[in-house]
Amino acid sequence: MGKTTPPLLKDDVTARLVGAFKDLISSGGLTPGGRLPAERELASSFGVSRSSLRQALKVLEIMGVISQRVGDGTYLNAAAPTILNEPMEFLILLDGISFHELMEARRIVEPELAARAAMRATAADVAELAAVHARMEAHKADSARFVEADLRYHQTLFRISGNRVCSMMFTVVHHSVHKLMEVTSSLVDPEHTLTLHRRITAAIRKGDAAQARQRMIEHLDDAAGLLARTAAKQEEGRLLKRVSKLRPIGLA
Amino acid sequence: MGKTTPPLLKDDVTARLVGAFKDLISSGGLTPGGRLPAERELASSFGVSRSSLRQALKVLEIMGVISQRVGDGTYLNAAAPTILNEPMEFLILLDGISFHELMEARRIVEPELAARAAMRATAADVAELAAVHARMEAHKADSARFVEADLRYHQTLFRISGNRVCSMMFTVVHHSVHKLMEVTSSLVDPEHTLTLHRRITAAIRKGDAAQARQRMIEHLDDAAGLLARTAAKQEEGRLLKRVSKLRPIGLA
DNA sequence: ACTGATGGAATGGTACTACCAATGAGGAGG
DNA sequence: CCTCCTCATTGGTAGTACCATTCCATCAGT
Repeated sequence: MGKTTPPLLKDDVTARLVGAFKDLISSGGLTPGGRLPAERELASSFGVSRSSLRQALKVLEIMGVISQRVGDGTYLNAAAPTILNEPMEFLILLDGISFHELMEARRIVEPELAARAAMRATAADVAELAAVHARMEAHKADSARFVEADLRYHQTLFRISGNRVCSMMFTVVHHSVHKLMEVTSSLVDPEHTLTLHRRITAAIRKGDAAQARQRMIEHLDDAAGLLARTAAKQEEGRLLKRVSKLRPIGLA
Repeated sequence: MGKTTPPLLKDDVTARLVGAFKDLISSGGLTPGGRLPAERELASSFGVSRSSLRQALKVLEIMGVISQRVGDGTYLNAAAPTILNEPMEFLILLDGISFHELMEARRIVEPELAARAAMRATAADVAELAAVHARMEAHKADSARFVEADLRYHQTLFRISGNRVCSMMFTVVHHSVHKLMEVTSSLVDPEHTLTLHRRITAAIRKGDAAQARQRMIEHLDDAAGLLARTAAKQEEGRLLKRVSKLRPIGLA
């Protein structure tokens, strides 16, 4: 029993540091928005080298848990809406998730979210949806902005539905869908999309959950069909095969 | 225009390296299961220091994208079923996701997944569900193993539903739910749970989607109610407030 | 010829140092 | 009171050194 090194510690220092930060956050030792001690201080506090500490901090930074700014310091983010983005991209790559499967996931969840939104929406919520409609209307010509506004619409709807877990999970699904759309140069019909969105919003305004659910189903089936037709013209198979843009790094 | 350093590169080396690996995977330059060059080689190939490269590799390793073994090498994982676990835990912490919200998310998605499973299940799938039933039956007394088998049941059901996106997302939700249950020492009624599972399986065997959906709703509402009653006895509020177990690292 | 031991080479893990660029706060000067 | 500048602080990167582990080829013994 007198071993100098604990036998059950298989994780390396970095993994333990990540766990330590997790505990610090859960115990309230670190407050969202708060500033962390300098790397050199933290390293000596934890009794590890700055190299190891930086590895852990980098993990947290890329996950979106913290933000680091040179000359300033490291801050714990208040919320982490993008925390699932990077992992999701790798998930899609490693598991070969297809565009179809992403849309299918939306088809499974979003109708129910629309129904819940219809049951919970306040006047302010409906007004917000209308405002997003206006933005989409304004950017009807600009494909990039339109798609962004489209994402905003669904995000707003997610928020209204009241469940942040589904909200964040499917925000990242949308994120991935849109990334794939960029790759395949998929086109959307702004006018058509806008019309379907308005129908959904109308159902939510009425508080008609069943109708909101049904109209979301129509919207997603419609979008999936359109995108499938577009994708058919592309080489189906390996998705996310975009060439790196402005990437000065290459494997020799 | 003759700038030596590209003006639009705001990401640091580590972030670019992560992106580079993403591209390498998507372009097929790295095959799942394949071995990566040694760190020292990779560093010189990318033209960066080993320190920076290791930061990127650590990010990928903790995400579950790669596995590193001392004396052996670094390998690209075939699939990343646990890739969302760490991010999800931080998500729960930073955004203060409650147990109730997690269960609500399950309530939104899993009924639909059960319905889809009923439509797609083969004889082999039903047999697998039955096998999990047997495992749960066998470990009725061992709480830890029972909960594990319970997780396995839902995972199997997810797989049968045919959508890996929802499957993986809600596997991690289950993972989080169970972690929270450990903290609150929540108890489940094995016999009751088993009965409800059997009812769901029966509906799936019949291929009755509507019934499978309905019975999953019953199961989740029942479980949520039970857990809520247990949680009421605990101090509701900050969840995941467990004390760190065997953590030799502490912030001074 | 086969098996087992052994030694070395390769690999990831950690620590430490040095320097750079960006930032922000405080002081000098108007 | 405001502006500009200086400088200490901080994160970013590179590089080196050393360790423990693992793999593998070599060699000895049977």
